[in-house]
Amino acid sequence: MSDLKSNQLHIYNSLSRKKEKFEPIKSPFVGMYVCGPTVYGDAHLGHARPAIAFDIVFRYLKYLGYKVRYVRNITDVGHLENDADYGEDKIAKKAKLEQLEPMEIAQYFTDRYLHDMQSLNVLPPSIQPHASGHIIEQIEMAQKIQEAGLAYESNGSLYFDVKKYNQNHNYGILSGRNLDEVIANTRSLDGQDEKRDQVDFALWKKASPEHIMRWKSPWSDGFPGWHMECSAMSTKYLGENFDIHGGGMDLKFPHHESEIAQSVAANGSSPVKYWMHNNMVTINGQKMGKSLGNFITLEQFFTGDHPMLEKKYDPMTIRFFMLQAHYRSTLDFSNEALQAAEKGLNKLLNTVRLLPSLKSSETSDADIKALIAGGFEAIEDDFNTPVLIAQLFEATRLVNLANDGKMALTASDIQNLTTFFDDTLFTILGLTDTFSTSNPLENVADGLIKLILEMRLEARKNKDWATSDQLRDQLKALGILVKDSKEGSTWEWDLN
RNA sequence: GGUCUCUUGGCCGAGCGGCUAGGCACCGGUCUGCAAAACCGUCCACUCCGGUUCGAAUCCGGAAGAGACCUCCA
Repeated sequence: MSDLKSNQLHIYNSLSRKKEKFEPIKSPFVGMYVCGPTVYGDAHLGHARPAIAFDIVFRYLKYLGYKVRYVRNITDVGHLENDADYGEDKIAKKAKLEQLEPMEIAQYFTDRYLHDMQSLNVLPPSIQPHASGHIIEQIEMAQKIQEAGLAYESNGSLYFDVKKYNQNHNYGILSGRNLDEVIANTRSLDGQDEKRDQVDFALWKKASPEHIMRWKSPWSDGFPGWHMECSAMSTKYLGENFDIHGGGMDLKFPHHESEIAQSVAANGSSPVKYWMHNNMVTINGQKMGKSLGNFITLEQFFTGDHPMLEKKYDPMTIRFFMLQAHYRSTLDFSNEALQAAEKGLNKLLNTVRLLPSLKSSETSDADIKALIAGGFEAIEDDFNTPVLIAQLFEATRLVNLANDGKMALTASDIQNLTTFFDDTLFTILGLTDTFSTSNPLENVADGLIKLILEMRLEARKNKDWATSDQLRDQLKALGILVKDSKEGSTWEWDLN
């Protein structure tokens, strides 16, 4: 029946804190949920991390032949802000500031987010549900929790009774926390006296009079609590038990911990088989984050318009940069590292362009099959993309040696390498050769520049170095880098 | 303060008991009218102090430094 490729995929499960063999609950189907963005600002480098990390998971599972339903939410409601004006959610706050409808802002930033993701060649999820479109489901789930006796109403708000839940279950199973310690260390916040205990969290929150985002519910006119949307929407689209739930490490507690508690309370079972968490992007060793104000938006990377950026970076450079580190390690941003990634990716793409014209030999000096196997072993070992990439660089070295006549590769070696690059670099890692993307203007530019290069070649044949160098220098000034080799001259963009 | 994690060469970053990770930079070479580009090659490590072991970057203990979470956060 199924066309699954045989595989030994192992995933690090945050819940068990070890690598486990991946076995879907109902093969060949796989359900995956990933926490998406809160759309009240532009996406920054940190947002690209989970998007790309789980894009790899999505791509690889599909490559293996699984039928994957990938759900990534858009948070456009809720998320209390913890300052003087508590009770007002982030989107409402920004809306008032700029005199716009809350949904107008959410729509604006949603569009921009999706555009950035497309630039990064992140595949669109199967379903992209909005929290605001699932208020009913969230109310229903909160009601189930209330009926189960694990929530209480207080002044129009509904709270999850963590201590009571903890009597028969383990609140802390994911984050490794001990409830008593959490209680001892939870800061007391203003305006939370409606809660029986500091650790309790809102399932539904009554809206204050000035709060503009509000919906009717059995408890009050208000809005759902922070963690409800993911529980409600994952249950709706993936069922009470599904395979993978992903998100940033910073969401482990309390967000994901509370999601587990909500599902157990409402449905009676832990919702997720494999919990996956990506690590943070750091800048000068510190987490890049909205609240720290040390973030660089993706658009700024693409345009180079930020004081910390030495130049602009292609989205594929950003993507490759991310994939050169394992998703569970922190990744430190620097111009130097980004430029290293840019050159490295170009090197790999050059090899791909070289492969079709590579001459084959009768014998082989290299064990290509072992090289390829090494690459796949890496990706199956909890998506170790940096090691996979190292194998691609090794392949690149061999191809270049063969191209220089210093290494013999058989026709079958070359075919296997071509398939390897195709499957891994493009299909699984999702990189693209931006220089070969067909864009009408780009094609015209290419034609014009080649024309000029022909004129230059003519000048060089006549040893008219003055004209030759003048053409090269003037192209350079226009951001066009001329690259001479014995086969002839080629060019590439060298903007900035 | 509590819980947890990390510390690898000039920079980024794998590895997690023995086997060159890899990329970028540097340096050397090939190519070239020159230069650039491209390619090949070399060099540079495992925070510190103890311990376990035939053998430790990798395991154990201690020290120092850094970070994450505990509050919305990818």
